[in-house]
Amino acid sequence: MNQPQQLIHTWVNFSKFHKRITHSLDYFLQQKYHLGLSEFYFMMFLNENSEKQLRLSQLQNMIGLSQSALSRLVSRLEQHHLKPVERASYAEDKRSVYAVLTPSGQKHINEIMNEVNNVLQQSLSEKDISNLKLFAE
Amino acid sequence: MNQPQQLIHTWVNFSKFHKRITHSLDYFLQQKYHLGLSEFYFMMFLNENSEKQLRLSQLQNMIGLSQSALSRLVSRLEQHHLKPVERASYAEDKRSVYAVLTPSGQKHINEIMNEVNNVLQQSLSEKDISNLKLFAE
DNA sequence: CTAACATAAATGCATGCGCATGCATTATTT
DNA sequence: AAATAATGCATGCGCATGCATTTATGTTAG
Repeated sequence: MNQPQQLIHTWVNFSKFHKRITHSLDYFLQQKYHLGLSEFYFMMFLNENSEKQLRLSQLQNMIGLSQSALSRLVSRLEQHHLKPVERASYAEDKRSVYAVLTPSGQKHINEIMNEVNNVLQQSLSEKDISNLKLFAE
Repeated sequence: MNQPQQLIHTWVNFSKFHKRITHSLDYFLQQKYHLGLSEFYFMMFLNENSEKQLRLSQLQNMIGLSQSALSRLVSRLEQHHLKPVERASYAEDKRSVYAVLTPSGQKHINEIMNEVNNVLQQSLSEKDISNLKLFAE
């Protein structure tokens, strides 16, 4: 077992950590809101925009999903019982479709973000949190 | 935007980092060996065992996949052109199934680990690597 | 103005995953 | 020994995803 392969094991442990937290968040969102993590992120990004709407193609880069995955994500959110997101298109460019965070969506995403934050706090040690911040650059 | 929600954004950045590296590794493995990341991890864990074989239920905990996902992962590896893994069962407990790393599998996993390590080295900065190690505890 | 090309999103298809379930085997209880 | 429960794995099903293709619209070169 030579030196280099240590890096792989470091990576594997790192991935396990990531997976553990991801599952915590996903489980919480699924149980309480019937939302997946990607859907939550999606609503977060929309909410950060002052107009509460963005073109699908813009969101694609932010959220790191394929174009088709994003299109279907919006479809799911349109069907969701909270009706948090709607599609809209404008005459300026009829190719584009905007995802719009509805008033209901805006109300809920703020609440959800606070709760997700709590789940994070509970899932992470102080040490974890300070380690995490090293990557946030 | 209050303080707590900063933690979410830290987490999002962290996840993006994880995703970026994961894609690098997966892309490499897929292109060169027609293997997915889980399949690679699976072979790694098998290889670390001196007998080069483990029960599926043991691997389940190591690799963090569901039981069904694991069962199908082994099926895929049995079909793989390198024939790296076989199933075996013994009289001691006929319910159990062992995944066995074949000689071909053993030969290749060592080679692949070295290459994956190189991909990791190329994908990560020095700083990334030292940050990673903080989680490996 | 038209023909070619470019861009944005939707859709068909394949893959990998988890959940729920079923089958075979083993362990435990009566 | 028979009945019941637990264990280990395989399989049906549905979901989220990516790739390739299609459809609609916009842009540009001639």
